[in-house]
Amino acid sequence: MNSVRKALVVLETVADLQPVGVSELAVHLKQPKSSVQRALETLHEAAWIRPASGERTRWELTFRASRLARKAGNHFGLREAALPVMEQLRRETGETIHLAVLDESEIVLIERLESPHAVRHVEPLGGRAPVLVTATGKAMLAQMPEADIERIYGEAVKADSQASAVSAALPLGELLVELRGIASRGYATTASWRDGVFATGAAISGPDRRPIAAISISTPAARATAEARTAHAELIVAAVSQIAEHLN
Amino acid sequence: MNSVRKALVVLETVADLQPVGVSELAVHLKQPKSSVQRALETLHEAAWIRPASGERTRWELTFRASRLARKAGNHFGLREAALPVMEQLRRETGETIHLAVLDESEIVLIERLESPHAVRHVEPLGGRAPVLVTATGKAMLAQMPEADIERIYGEAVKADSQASAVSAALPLGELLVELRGIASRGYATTASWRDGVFATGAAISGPDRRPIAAISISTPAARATAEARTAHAELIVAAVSQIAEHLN
DNA sequence: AACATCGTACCGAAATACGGCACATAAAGC
DNA sequence: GCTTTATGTGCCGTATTTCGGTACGATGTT
Repeated sequence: MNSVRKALVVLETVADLQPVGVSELAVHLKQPKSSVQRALETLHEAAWIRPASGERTRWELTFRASRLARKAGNHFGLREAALPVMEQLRRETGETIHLAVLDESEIVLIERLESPHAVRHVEPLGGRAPVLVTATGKAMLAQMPEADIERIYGEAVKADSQASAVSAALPLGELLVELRGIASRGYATTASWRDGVFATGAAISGPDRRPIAAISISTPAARATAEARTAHAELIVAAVSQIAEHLN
Repeated sequence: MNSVRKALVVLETVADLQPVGVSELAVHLKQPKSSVQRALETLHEAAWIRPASGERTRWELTFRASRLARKAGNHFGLREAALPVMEQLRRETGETIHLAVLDESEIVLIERLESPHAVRHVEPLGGRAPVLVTATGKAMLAQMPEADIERIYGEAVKADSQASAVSAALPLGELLVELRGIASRGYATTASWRDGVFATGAAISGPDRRPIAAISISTPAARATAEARTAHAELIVAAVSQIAEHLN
């Protein structure tokens, strides 16, 4: 089904370049205009794209995709199971709580409850971050089979080389040692993602012990005392097992 | 491009029924198994779906869709332009601030900054609500041409009849009057969406005066004094014009 | 006013999507 | 344990469709 593959690529390219016209797409994709336009017409009929704000010459995405997206991250009531526990965590710690899932070599932030403190860092929802430098990312990695870890590590360094992120300096060997420690402790920490932010994360695992998502507690370095760190570690380990129960 | 249309329908059905197998899909779609399976194979190669947790017999969505979704709601830096202003609004009011966009007859919550108060209502991110009973929804409607309003009204009552929501009692005529008032004031209010929650909303408009998104201030009824209401109204009108400036 | 660029329509040749059928494997029923 | 039902997968000939080169009209640019 070659046409489907092409149409999907067109769809993704429209997402990147919107609002965009036929010719521009054709050169980007190195495909004949005719084919691109046929794909556009079909996507339009299927209501995945629409003419941009009245103009009949440029195309943009509709919300068809985002309807799917919600379900993609929805691993069967994950949000519903996690939110109350996250609420309680925030009450107990007074810090910002994040819920994230894994997408290839990145984590995606899907829920957030903020610290009531004036000093805090707000991460945009739906935002992405490299898996190797985040507490949630490392916590999830630690629960995965070694083969998967190596594959994701490969993707991450490949992606980072062009995105100029932080992780490249970390050899695979050291990472595996760190992950082994995280797996036995049940939680991960990081201070290397955002400056001045210390985060404690733990993975939410399904019945097959594969990680579904992860939650984290983020705190400004100034509040990350030794006592706070140990408290956060204990609380988050309890929280993820509670969420996993609710998930069934 | 019939195959593309079919493949997209298959994709959406997988989203609804995941994790799901070939045969179940085939009966749901009233299509031959062969065709459905070919579509699944193609979607798999394109990495839009994957076998569910190791099993090779059930399919689920990947995050390919959610990558698009973020851009669908991204109307060119909307989130980046809105967040700082929303931050300021929250500081000034001490209440929960929402950012929502319109999707057919529903609004979709895409950002949220929470009230620091202990008493507050937390709406899940990505959540949807009927357009006619929310402050954000009415604020956006009020900025649209009458033809669009009528179309959306029609969709809304159709959707509500099967979703058993609140709006059906409102005749179109009354709605148009209310929207006219909202348009001239520049903000909308509601108390009829969540019990005990009073919300003030205003639309963020593009250069063509069409609504792009809307923000709202949600407060428990107990804190919604007359002074608070007028303060919120003034603040939110100022906020949306500020965001619109940042958008260019 | 001449030109470049863009979106759209047409068309013959060839690729491939189509769906019925059959087989193999796994669950369910007795 | 054996039969029966359901499910995932492979095959194949026909004909429906896609494919991309080319051409035309509209738009706006120098």
